[in-house]
Amino acid sequence: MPKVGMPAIRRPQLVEATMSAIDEVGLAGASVALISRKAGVSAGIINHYFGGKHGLLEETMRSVMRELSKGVQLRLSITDQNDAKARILAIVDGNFDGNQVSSKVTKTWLAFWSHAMHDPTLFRLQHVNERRLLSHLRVELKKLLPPERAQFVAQGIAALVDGIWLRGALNPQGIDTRAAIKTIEDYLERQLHDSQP
Amino acid sequence: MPKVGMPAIRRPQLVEATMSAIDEVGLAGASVALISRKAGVSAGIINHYFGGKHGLLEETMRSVMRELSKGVQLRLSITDQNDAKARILAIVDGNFDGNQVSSKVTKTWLAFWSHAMHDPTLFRLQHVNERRLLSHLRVELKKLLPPERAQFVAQGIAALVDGIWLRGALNPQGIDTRAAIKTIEDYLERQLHDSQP
Amino acid sequence: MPKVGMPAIRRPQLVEATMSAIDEVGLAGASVALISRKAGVSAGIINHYFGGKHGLLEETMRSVMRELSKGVQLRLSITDQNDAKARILAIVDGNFDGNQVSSKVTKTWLAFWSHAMHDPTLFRLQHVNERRLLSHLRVELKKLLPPERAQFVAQGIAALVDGIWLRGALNPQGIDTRAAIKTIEDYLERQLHDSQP
Amino acid sequence: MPKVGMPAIRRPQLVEATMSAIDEVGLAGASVALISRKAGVSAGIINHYFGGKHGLLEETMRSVMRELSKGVQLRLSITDQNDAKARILAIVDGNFDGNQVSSKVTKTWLAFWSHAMHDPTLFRLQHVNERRLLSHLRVELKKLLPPERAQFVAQGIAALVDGIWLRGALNPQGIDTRAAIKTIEDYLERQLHDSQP
DNA sequence: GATGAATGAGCCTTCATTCAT
DNA sequence: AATGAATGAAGGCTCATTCAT
Repeated sequence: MPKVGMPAIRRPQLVEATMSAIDEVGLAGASVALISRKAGVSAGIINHYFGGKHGLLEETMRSVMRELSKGVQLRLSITDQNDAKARILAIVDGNFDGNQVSSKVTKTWLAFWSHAMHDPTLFRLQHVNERRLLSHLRVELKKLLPPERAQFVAQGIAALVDGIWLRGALNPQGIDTRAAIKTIEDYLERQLHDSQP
Repeated sequence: MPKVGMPAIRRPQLVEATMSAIDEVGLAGASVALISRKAGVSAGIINHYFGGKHGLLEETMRSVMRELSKGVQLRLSITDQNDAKARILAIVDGNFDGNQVSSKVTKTWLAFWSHAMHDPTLFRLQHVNERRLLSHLRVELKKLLPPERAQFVAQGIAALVDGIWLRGALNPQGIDTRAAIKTIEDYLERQLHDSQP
Repeated sequence: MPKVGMPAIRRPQLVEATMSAIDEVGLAGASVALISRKAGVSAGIINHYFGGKHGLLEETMRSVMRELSKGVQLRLSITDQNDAKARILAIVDGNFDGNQVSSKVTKTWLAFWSHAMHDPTLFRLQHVNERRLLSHLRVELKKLLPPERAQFVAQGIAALVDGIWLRGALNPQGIDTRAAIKTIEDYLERQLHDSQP
Repeated sequence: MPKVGMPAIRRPQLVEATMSAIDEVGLAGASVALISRKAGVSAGIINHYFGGKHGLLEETMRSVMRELSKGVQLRLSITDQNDAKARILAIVDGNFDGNQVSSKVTKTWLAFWSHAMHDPTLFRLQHVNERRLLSHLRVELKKLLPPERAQFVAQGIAALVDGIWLRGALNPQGIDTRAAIKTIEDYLERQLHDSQP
């Protein structure tokens, strides 16, 4: 019998190496050779486990999204079910989780965002992810605002999240999580205080 | 006797072809061969005019930024110098100019944003551009708000601009310019009405 | 305690899978991975039983030849020892045995024929086989014709057998066994009726 | 202006190198690297001129067939239009042209024959070629025999041509052209002398 | 006996760039 | 100014084989 349980070790190992490579040289420079070297395995193994480079990239994107989702769910699970405002801030906070704002993850996100435009599989993944943020926010906002307004504010918050994140990705000092949350909290409170602009 | 004035014709022609190629197949698929084919010239000519592919990409990025700047300047030039709020909205409007929100420009922007992370020249270009938006907004906001608050709101508006733009880039229907501006106008007014949240 | 008698099961199983693979995707596409998948075993096992891919191919070729020989011998064994003409037709008939003209065997033959040109082991096997057909035919023809003529006619029949077989291999409808035998029978009779052209 | 007329030089040069490589190491061993090395050019050039390895193989097969066709046509052009028997022998002779029976061409033919089984493009080429030999023979035989018999004999001759050629390909001494033609001439004459077997 | 994880060589192809014309 | 022939490096992928279990 061969070594067993290897997939459980190799797959995360290669996903990690992929993000690390993208962080260092960008998606364009993240060759199979470089990624496998970083993972300390041979290049052929990527085919063995992911059926090709594309499979690895797809899994990497899924992994990043899974982590994001996990961070949000964790925060929601420890937040009062009835405190909508707290839940919204929990969602926002999850999007600025320490893991998500690391250079490695930030660059990986951005690389995939650009790449997804011309790759149907990645595009769909990305799209689902974007809808989810909006949907999560809308559910909570509907408890506080009329439906139309809830949709409007959800889009505003989502835009702020992505915009702050995008601008932070470009900044060598990275994302200032505290400032990010303060900006969005401020936005939210102004929307709740006086819902008619 | 060589044809004169060819640079003035060839360079924009190739920049245009580059954006068109990025729109269709992404930056990764935009080979010199494809770009030159789209421009109806030979591949070798890119070296002739831009000293290599990198020169072409750099010029393309500069071109996109020039167009953005032009759109903003044009709007500012026809706006009352003393109406700060109108000037802020002019800046925002310039960022959602019809040209800027076209699929071609949107994808080119995003591709470069990702690429710039690992290319010092493009990175600097991108950074200057980001600072400029912030700076423009801050100058006007300082006429309406205390300095600290002006900086805070400028960052909020910049984040909304980029966030809406980023999310729109992913959306097959493109960016809804009207909704974008309404969201930002709403944000701005709430900040001005009662500057202390 | 190891399972006993496995070689007797595995070897024909893998030879069969090899022919099946060659039938479907050609010798060039018949990878160890594909063959073993078809046989429902792991790839490594081929080395175990045949010492490598080459050993498997060699055994496959031997197997095809053994089957051909068996078919001819069977027919000869039930044919009157003294009826030379009947024995020649028995040899011919054996070469167009239902098994031999199946797509799987036909393509395997042809693949090996081409491959043998650059593989000494397979070449020798193939050569022996070719000589055997000629030799069998000559032995019988010598009972009916002068030696020189017997050799001449044997070569003619062998050429017809291989030529009909080769052209049939290319034909999507396969080999028309009845027509094949009729053509060769006609050739033989004309040679016997009047041996001096 | 670049060097012109290169295609007319490079294409035959690469086709020649391909046959030479197949002759030496077989189709399986005829890598792009080997072929281009033999031609004294870089590997990339094959893409430039043939759009890939497959294009080169296709052109090589077409080239071999063109040569065969040329040899037959040349012989027919200098043969009495009304001497059907002579025309048949001219066709046969063309198939055993010195060029066609060279080791290089013989192995190339055989390699393609096997390969064509799993390549639609090559298969069609091969099929057309096979039909042409038969058709040429039948046209002439119909001047000498009743239609059904003409078809029967045409198939016999075609089988002899291919069979002799195939057996010769396996023979280290190559094809004995004189014996080949004598065998077929003998077959033809017996068929004409007494058309009812 | 049998597996499948793992390797490393080799293959075809793409690509930016150079250069003679 | 402009072409396209030509190159060489690099990329992703396939594959036969080895080996620990």
